[in-house]
Amino acid sequence: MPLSEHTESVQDYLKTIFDIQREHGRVATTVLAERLGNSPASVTGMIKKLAALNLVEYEPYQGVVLTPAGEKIALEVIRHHRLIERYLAEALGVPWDQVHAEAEKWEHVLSEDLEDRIDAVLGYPTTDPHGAPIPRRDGTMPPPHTTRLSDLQTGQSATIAEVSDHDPAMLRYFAELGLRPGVDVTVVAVAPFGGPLTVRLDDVEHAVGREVAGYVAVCDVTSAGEE
Amino acid sequence: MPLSEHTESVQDYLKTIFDIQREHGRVATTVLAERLGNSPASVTGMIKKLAALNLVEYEPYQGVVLTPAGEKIALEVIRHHRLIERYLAEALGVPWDQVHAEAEKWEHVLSEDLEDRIDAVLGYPTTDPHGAPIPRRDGTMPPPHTTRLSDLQTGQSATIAEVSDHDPAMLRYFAELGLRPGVDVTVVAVAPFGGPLTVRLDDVEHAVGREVAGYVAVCDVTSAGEE
DNA sequence: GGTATGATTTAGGCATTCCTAAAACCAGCC
DNA sequence: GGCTGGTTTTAGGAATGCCTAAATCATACC
Repeated sequence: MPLSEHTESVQDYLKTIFDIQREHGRVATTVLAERLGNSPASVTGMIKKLAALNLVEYEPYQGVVLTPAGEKIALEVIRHHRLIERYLAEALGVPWDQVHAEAEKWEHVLSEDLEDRIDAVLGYPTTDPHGAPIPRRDGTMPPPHTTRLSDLQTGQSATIAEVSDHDPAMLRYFAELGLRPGVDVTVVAVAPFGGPLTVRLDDVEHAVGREVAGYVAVCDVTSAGEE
Repeated sequence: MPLSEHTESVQDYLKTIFDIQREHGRVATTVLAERLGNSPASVTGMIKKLAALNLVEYEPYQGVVLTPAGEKIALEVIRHHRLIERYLAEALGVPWDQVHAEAEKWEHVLSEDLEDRIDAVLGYPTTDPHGAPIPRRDGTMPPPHTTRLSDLQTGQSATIAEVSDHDPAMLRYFAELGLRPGVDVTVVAVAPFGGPLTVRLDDVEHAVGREVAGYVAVCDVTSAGEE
């Protein structure tokens, strides 16, 4: 059953379930409700519909997991979303921290034909502007980065691979700091008790809240520092 | 009240009413229903909603006319539609006769910001790929062309200014014939009793049904021929 | 002037997707 | 092992926008 057979609502649910599943495993009703901005009661209702369509496995009171069919559609939606983000940033110059909201609307109206054209114009990119991988046409996607900025020890250096685009305010904050994919950082100090990290970016030091830093995925740890 | 405050359905109704109004003046329920692909009963219902929003003037059994507020929104939607058509054709290479269907979906998700970016990338174009004028940002639009191909006499030459994009099959036919904006045509023969016109296009002669030709808007009549 | 015919509106329903309020469930704690 | 607090589901309802079938209207013709 192709993507376009499903309502925007269904597409949004599947996309969001996929995202949460990557972080938490099984997806609880409340978490899904909060992420979607709907009431838990509404989410229960829609979940039942998704289960009837064989897009999720649903055990009452136990949350949901995507079926292979559901995952396939989720990946198609995410591919649309990330390709469009990339396109908006690269071809139309939309600021890095604003593409997400725009893509949220466009992802639902992208035809296969246009998807291919955009993909080709961009030269078949593999990541979106936030560094998140773009699912491939065959429905596969590289595994997510697991090291977070907040996992680093004092003295360690790394290259930012990806920043979270869930929270628009956070995204603006990252943009101001210059914390974006490809940028090198060094951890200068780590406060105890979950306090802030001090990181060096372009020879300027910034204190970053540990919770905020936890949103930043990092790969390619460059130097081990004092470890 | 900005465009985005209205549902896609409302936007489609207003756009379509505007189009029909240009041809027929007051818009009858049945005509609107047919163009939208809805039942007349549904259209009556929506019309009442539009009237309650002060977007149309509605007299039961007498059809509708757009109010200034309704016309403003219609022009914004049409501007979106035609800018996107142009963009798809020029920037993404979507074939000339396929942009309409694609734009039909995209027109509803275009933000003001992106509208401006696309407008600038294209160099502020004044017509869409079918030759139809793009409404200006201030809500004005050049008057439509009134001369039709079927109005020409034998021997007259003219430059195609615009072709209708209402009917996809017609559009494909025009594309095959090479009958597109900017192309010069000469009428070689006019059959009596509403029969076909024979027109010369690039030294090739084509017989075109009179009704079909009536869909082609023409401007700049070049030579008067035997007239 | 009555009447047929087509256009239009009303009446009654259906599907989607959301909501609030109330009931049911589950788990951890005394 | 019962209680309690948070989670989840059920119940009942609202808005949108579409439908068919049945009534009503407008008009053109005899």
